Amino acid sequence: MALSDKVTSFDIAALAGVSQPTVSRALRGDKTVSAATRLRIEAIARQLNYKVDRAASSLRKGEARTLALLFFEDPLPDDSHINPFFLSMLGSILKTCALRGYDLLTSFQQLSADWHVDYADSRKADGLILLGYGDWQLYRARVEQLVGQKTRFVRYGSVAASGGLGTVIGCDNRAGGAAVGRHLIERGRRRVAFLGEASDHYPEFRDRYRGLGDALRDAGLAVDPGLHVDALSSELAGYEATQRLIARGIGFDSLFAASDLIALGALRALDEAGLVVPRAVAVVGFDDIPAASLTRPPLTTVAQDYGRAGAVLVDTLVRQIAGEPTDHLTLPATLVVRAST
Amino acid sequence: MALSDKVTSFDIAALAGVSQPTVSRALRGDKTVSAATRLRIEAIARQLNYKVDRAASSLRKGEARTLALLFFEDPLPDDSHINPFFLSMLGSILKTCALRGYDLLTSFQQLSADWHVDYADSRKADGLILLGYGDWQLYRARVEQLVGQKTRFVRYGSVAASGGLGTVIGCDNRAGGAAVGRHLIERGRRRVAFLGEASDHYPEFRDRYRGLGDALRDAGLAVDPGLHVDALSSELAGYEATQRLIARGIGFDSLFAASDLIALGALRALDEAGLVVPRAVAVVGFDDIPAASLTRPPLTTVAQDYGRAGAVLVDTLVRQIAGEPTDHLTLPATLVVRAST
DNA sequence: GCTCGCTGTGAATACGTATGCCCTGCGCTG
DNA sequence: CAGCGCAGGGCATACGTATTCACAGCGAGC
Repeated sequence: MALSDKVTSFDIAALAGVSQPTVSRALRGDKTVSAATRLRIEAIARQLNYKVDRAASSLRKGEARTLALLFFEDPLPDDSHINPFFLSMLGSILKTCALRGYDLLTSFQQLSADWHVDYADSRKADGLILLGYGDWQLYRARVEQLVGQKTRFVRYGSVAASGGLGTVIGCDNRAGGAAVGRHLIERGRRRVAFLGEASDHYPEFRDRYRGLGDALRDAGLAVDPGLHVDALSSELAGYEATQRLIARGIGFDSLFAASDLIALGALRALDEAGLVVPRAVAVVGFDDIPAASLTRPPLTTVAQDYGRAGAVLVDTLVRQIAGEPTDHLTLPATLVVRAST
Repeated sequence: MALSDKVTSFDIAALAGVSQPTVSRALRGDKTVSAATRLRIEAIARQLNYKVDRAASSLRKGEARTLALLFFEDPLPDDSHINPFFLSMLGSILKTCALRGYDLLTSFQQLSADWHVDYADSRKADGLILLGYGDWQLYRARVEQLVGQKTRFVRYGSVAASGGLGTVIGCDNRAGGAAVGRHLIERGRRRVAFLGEASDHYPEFRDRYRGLGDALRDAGLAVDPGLHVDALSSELAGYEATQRLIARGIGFDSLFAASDLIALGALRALDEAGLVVPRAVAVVGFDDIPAASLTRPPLTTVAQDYGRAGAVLVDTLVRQIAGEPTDHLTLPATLVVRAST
């Protein structure tokens, strides 16, 4: 835009010999404007490179035509690295937003910070997309506030643990966990360790653990609590958890990491301990982040369809903004077998 | 925000027993409002969860307090995957934006599409950050238009080839390429192949190639054009280029890929051809994307400081918006030696 | 030939905030 | 005791668009 001379609908109107409201109507495709007038106006607008002022339009219409994407993490990593799994959704979210005529505001915040209402309260966005792994006990309070304020939002997470708070899109964590269990058993593994928080604070991880339990029990195997080590979703947490697991001295022949980041750390720890994957220990992750196919050996994992997830998140939110009721959606979780098992 | 009852500065004013302008002044920290009044207003505003309406504020002030981040790529990949190197900058860009009090609009577009002026023309954003590898011949026309329209923008790219068009932040591609060349020579390699477009259409790749040439000549070695294969920045392009290189039957003992994505494809092609890395062929990439340390073997590459780059991009743009003159900046490129050499 | 109704357009206004200007009252000075 | 300055705050208005309402003109029907 030229900084000096901002083109307004009045300028167009003057040149077209009509009034400002007619310009507005013509450009929005209102049928009460005759085709001849509309074409004339459109031509002039194009020529002057006129674009509707977003602020004025938003103010008048009371909608921002903008969605806000909030990545959150607790605690915030110092290196500003956004969780690669959620980052993977960005492409399809952007694409779908463009398709639906929405812009996307992006932000990266600590879950425990007080960001959650800002975007909606200040009318910067018509709705929110919440993306991140976080302690549900922290998370819940924020989400309740959003619900209380009637903010439109969708979140990616555990449908099972939605708690009636808003619309949740997620994958079938339990089925995914079960698929991992069956796969490991099929490969002859009997002592499956689990790395990841499995408490109610992390419903997704918990469900993955439960799925594993389902498979073990179905095969007549017991779930050994001694083979469960807590870990948040980071490479470092996976590394340290694996070291703790090894230190326990309880035998295990395979390892199910609640996320690929954890699995990356596990691979590093196993390598350092001289435990060869998959011969000594089979390793499975969850998420299928881009890095999963590049590890040494390539990581068997459970793929979540982030492409579809991104599209569904946007579409659901858009429908919600339009006033339609929206429902949870559970997407399939697909086992991807690679060389680590 | 409650959908029904929007809280405005008039509501606050009524409750505080002052006029609306006083509320506005108080909340913006204007010193003409007495401390007592300000505190009273702030308390009420907090209690009612009042937030300044962004659209109204933008309209009045003529600034959006928003930056637009435009990822572009040509052609657009079907899977909506944004180049991981540029994606890595997102974290620090978001962080710096938050620090400077700006929101960030994000978008992913084809360079050849007509997006480039939309954000500024419609006043959705006060400035643009351009991120992507693209054909400079396509790119140039867009950038010229931005300059012509006096749009504030910064871009990450080749400072050397800035062409006087706007402010460019980039790394020292030529020095990085030279460092790669010296490193390979030091490792006893003499026949270095280069994968990547080296024409003026891709100034960054060209400079990396030139840097390699510098090092070879310094060591008294000749640059063999037969060892140069064109490739755009993608895994597939790297894979195919490597196959073509092998098919040429010209001996080579090392391979410098113009980007890590290309290097990933090269590793795959070499593996399939039974050429062991690094014994038969040493491989070096450029960018140091997160995946680079996970490949088999881990990839030697040239790290660009994307954390600092993101911060500098935002800060430079903010200064430009403030009306200050801004300058190009070349960041260092650092060789990171891993097992692939 | 007059009215009815429809089509196309203009006039007025509201959205919520920020700012230029003016006004009031108080304290201080001479 | 009068006049001056300044602190504090109100009034009016502008930002650019979208919408409601009013209205003009024209063809059709009787």
